[in-house]
This record gives sequence, structure tokens and C-alpha cells, in this order.
Amino acid sequence: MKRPTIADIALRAGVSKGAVSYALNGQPGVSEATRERIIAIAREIGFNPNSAARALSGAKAAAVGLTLSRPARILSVEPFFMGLISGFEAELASRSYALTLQLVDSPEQEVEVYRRWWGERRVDGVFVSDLRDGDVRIPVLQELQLPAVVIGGPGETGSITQVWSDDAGAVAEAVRYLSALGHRRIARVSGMAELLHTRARGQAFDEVCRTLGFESAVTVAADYTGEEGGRATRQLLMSASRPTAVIYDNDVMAVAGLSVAQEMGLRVPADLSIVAWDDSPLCRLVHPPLTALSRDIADYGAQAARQLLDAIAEKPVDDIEAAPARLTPRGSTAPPPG
Amino acid sequence: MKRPTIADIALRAGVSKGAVSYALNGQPGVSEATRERIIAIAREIGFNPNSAARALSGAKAAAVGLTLSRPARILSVEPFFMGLISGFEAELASRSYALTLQLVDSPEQEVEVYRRWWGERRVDGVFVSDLRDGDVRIPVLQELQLPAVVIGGPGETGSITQVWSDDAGAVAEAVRYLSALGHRRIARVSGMAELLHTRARGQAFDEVCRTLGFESAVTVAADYTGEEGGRATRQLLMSASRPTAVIYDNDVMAVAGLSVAQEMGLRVPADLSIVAWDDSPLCRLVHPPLTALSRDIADYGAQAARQLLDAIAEKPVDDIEAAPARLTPRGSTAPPPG
DNA sequence: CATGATCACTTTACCGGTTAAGCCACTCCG
DNA sequence: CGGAGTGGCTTAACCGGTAAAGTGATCATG
Repeated sequence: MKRPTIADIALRAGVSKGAVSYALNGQPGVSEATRERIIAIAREIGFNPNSAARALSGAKAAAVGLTLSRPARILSVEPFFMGLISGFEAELASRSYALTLQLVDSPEQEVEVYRRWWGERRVDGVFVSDLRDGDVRIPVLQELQLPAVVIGGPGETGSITQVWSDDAGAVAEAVRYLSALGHRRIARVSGMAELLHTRARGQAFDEVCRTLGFESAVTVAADYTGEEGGRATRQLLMSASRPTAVIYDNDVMAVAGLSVAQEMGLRVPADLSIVAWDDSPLCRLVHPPLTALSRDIADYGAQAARQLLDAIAEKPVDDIEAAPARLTPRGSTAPPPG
Repeated sequence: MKRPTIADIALRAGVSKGAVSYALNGQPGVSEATRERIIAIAREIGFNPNSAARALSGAKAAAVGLTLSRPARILSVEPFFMGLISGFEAELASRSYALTLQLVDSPEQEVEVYRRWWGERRVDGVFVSDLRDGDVRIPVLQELQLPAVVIGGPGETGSITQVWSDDAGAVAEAVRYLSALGHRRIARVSGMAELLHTRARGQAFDEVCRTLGFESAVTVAADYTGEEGGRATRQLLMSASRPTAVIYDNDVMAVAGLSVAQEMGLRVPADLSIVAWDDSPLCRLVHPPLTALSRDIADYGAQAARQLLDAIAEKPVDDIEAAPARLTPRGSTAPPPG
């Protein structure tokens, strides 16, 4: 039989469509015997409820959306998002929710996608990542009343809940560790300056370095790509007061930085210490393996997914603070030379 | 107004629902004046057709699916799939098709997802990647008559079209290049042996090496992860007749291999040449930058998407041979020592 | 023994689109 | 001037579910 409907089941079981619906949804209104018979028939003919029909009669679309507005060349090598997605899936799949993905070019386009998705009732909620200062997406989401969860923060998201981890604390941990090793000139290669978490990390970095009375604490802005990370590193290493340690905002840039250092004849970690943010397998793949700020990104994604599903179900939701990134020392950090 | 429907538009325009539908879909049956008025109202109140309602009344779901059955730890660092996805999106977005993504654990689970998606009419077609020998997914897709496109091949896919590139030719190009440099002992670190394209590359590799009369041409099976790539490399470099060049089945393993070689005190490319398959930014991120077999993965994905959309529209479709991977020499290849 | 409650269903309306069929006012033509 | 054809709509059925309201039989209760 070709794509059976509840009408087919009803016919076979000799009952009405309504009875089938009650039976399959575990609702009262049918006897246990009938329910079992109907479920058996459904299984036998391989019935799956038509999601469109279900969504149409008031129910949910059983899908959530994720838009990514970073260029493909960044996404392809950036392990963060796939980790996040695998975390989403762990939660979504168990509740038969689908994940709809769309790559876009800008936050403005993201807004357009949200409007369309919601208007079409294609999704019940969305994940929002890469929060910016005065993000254009937030007011639109509120206007649409589209359930959403912001990944990363904390930021000004009004009524929209966030899942965030304590970046400031993690920065402090890394800087204190380098300080304990004896470093006094530390630099930081950041991601896109317009992203809120970049700013939060930057402020924390400046503050801790000031507190510790460092000689210098420069931040060079990059964009998460290896090219930019390499360029920023080259710039730092050529400066008069060369830093003895560099903290990178993601592991791709850290790997690129390692490569630049080696290319310039510096030994890592003897001449230069390197700390990566986010600890994908990439960090263990290079030589020396990179000291990194590790966090369980998949778990982060899973928490966000639970949060979003709760928001969709109109359960009360609060911001979640996920476990902070923890420093995982490896071979790329050591006391400074001299 | 909250999520307007065509009934709202009909009310405002003083016409029937049917007229609105005709007007918005460019069908005959309404005057130009009325059509314009209706379109203006639709735009004004921000109307988006409910995708569920549309899908329900015989039309398409306007979504396609992609399942990935590789472990998250591979997916997160493997740049191939994000590249592919960005290629899909380029085609899909322009036709307002959504991409539904699901990560699974095995081809058997993929089959389950296909059944469910198709039963629920959630997707109009699917992308199939990582084809295996006697793949369990193919007969199911044919049984379901679910439109599909196989990424990679060629394999036995019956009536399902494929988009593939000439891996055998690419292998030959890489081997001939190394041969021209003077190498006589070449090894290969492969991806999962059960994948069809791994086998195709392996056969081509063996054949070309035999033709060129190489002293040795070993293949060590790995799984696309850095760990395994590193382990395979270590194994190769410890063997009695150490190869002077290694070809890797993806760039992640190549990067790991480079790292292992350096860790073992070998200079790349002076003591060991390295060639990567697929040329993500990763290859230019390490030092020395890796010689790679480059192809335009996004374009590959775009072709597959066009193919799938044609199959969904029941247009005649043929297998597509995409541009083969081309050798991009960089700093990781040189004549062998001695 | 009439009344009410409960059970196990069936009937029906509805979600928001698409589309075949029907209808009315005009025009055109022999 | 009657009849056919056509343009521009309206009406109504349908897609496949969900859920409120209705029905008839059984059973308990005062």
C-alpha cells in the first residue's frame, strides 16, 4: 500500500478515523483491545502520520530551525557548529523533531528566513547563534512571538532565553595559568569584533591582565579563519614587544598561529605559548598538541535544544548557564623564554 | 494581524479564497487588476502560505533531507560536509526549498529516517552520501519511490541518479606526480574501507602503482579521524621499507600525518612527501602547506541539489560527472631523500 | 424503573491551502 | 435575436489529520 493514512487503518480495523486517531495518540475513548488492534495494523502497514496534516490541525510543525550567517569558508573548517548540531540532534531525534538548516549571508537575511519559516509554520522555534550588539534578530523574534533560544550570551535578549557559559571566567583561568608559568606579555587573537561573546571575552581579558599588572595585553581582531588567525599572529610576532603567549578565540586560528610561529622559526612552547579556545580534535592533531579551553559543545547544544523544546511547549524557562570551559593543558604552553 | 491566511486576504480584497489562490500562484482566472490588488494586500499584511496546508493539498513539502551517519567526532572536524551543505543551500534557497538534517548512527537508522520522512511527507527527496557496497539504503529508496541523489559513486544505485567525480583519475594524477618526483615507495592512508569510494580509490591506487612498477604500494585503512590518520602514519613510518610519500583520503588525516612525521623527527617534504585529498582551508593552515587533490565541493553539492530538484519535478535526469579533483602542489611534496 | 453516568465509539467541523466544477454577465456570430 | 463561447469570478470538495459534540448501549443508583 502506498503511504497509508488513518483512513486505511480505519477501514481495515472496521472503525472510524476518529477512533484510529484516539488509539494512536494514547487518548481515552477506545478500548484497550481496539487500541492494540489498531496499533498492530498501523505497524503492519508501516503507517506514519502525515506531518503536514498534523501541523495543519492546530498541532506543531515538529521542526526547529537553525540559521548560520557565517561564510561557508568559515563554517566548513569550524568544528563548533557541527558539534552544536550533534548536540541538538541528540535531544530532537528522541522527540521526533526535525532540524531545518539554512545558511545565509547576513543577520538581515536571517530575519527574513525567520519571518518566512514562521509565516509558513515550517518551524516551531529557532536557535539563534552569534549574538551581536543590538542584534536585529531579537526584536523581530519578539514581534513574531517565535520561540527561540540564544546560544551564547549573556546579552540583551529581552524575553528570549539564553544558554551561555562563563567566557569571562574561562579567559581568567587561561590568563592566570599563563601568568603562573611566568608570562608577562600576553596577546589575544579574537573572532569577529561585532559578536557579543568576542566583546565579553575581550573585556574579561583586559581586566584580568590589568589586575595581574601585565606589561602588555594586546588583542588583535580576526575572523575565525585560519588565514586571518595566521595574519594576526604574524603581526603580533613581528611587533617590538613580542608576546610570549597568545590566546586564540577558536582552535582553527590557534592551529594557524602555531604554523606561523613555526614558519618564523619560533619553537612552541619554548619561545611561544599557545592557548586555543574550544577543544576540537584539531587541537590534538597538530604537533605539539594545543593547550585549550575545553567545553562539551554537544552537551551545550543538547541543553539549548531542551530549552527550546520547553519554550515551544510553553513551559516556564530560565536562562541556563552551562559548564564553563576548562583549561586543558597540553604541549603548547610552557614558561616563557629567558 | 497574527499569521494571516488567504481567508484574511480574501476578506480584505472582497473576493473568495479561490480567487486569492489563483492570483498568488500566477494562474489564470482573475483579472490583472484584481491580481495586483491581491498581491499588494498579501505583501502589505506579510502573508506567507502555510507550508503544511500547501503540502497537504497534494503539493510538495518543499523540503529535502540529508542524513549523515558518521560519528559526531568525525563530522565536527571534517570540512567536506559543511562544504557540501553550503553547495546544497545555494540551489535550494533560491527555490525556497528547506534542508532537513539528521545525524544518525548507522545506515540502518538512515533507512528508518527515510521511511519516516517519506511517510510523514516531510521531505520530497533525499541526498545519500557515503555509499557502501550493497548499500541497504538503495533498495529501500527504490521501494519507497523516494526521489534521491547519491553523492559520490559510481556504484550500483539502480534507478537512482548519482553525482560523482573521477576519483580513479585523481589518484592516478597524484601517484604519477609523485612518481615524476622520483618516489618509488608510496603508501596510502584510506578512509573507512566499507565505503565504496574508498574501494574505488584503492583499486585505482594499486593499479597505477603496479603499472609504474613501484617497489611498494601499501594501503593502511583508517577512518577519516585525525587519531586514526596519525596511528596509520606512525605504523607506516615505523615499517622496514618506509614509504617516501603518503597519500591521505582526507585532509584531516593528512594534517595528523604531518604532525606525526614531524614528531618522529622527519622533515616534510625533505624526508616524506604528503598529499591530502580534498583541499579545505585546513591544508593551507599548517606548515608546510599541504599538496592536495582539490575540488570544488560546494559546486559538487550545487549540482547534486539541482539533480535532486529535477528528480522531484520528475524531469529526466542522468548521472552527472562533476569536475575531477585536481592536484594542487604545495610545500608538502618534494623529491624523495637520497 | 426512570435517571444519570460512563464507555466506546461515530459524526462532524475544522486547520489553510488547491482545484474542479458551476455560475453569471458579456461579447460575438450566423 | 437566440445560442455559443469566454472572462472572472464563487462554490465546494478535498488533502489527512485532530478534537468537540453526538449517539446508543450498558450499568449503577436512588
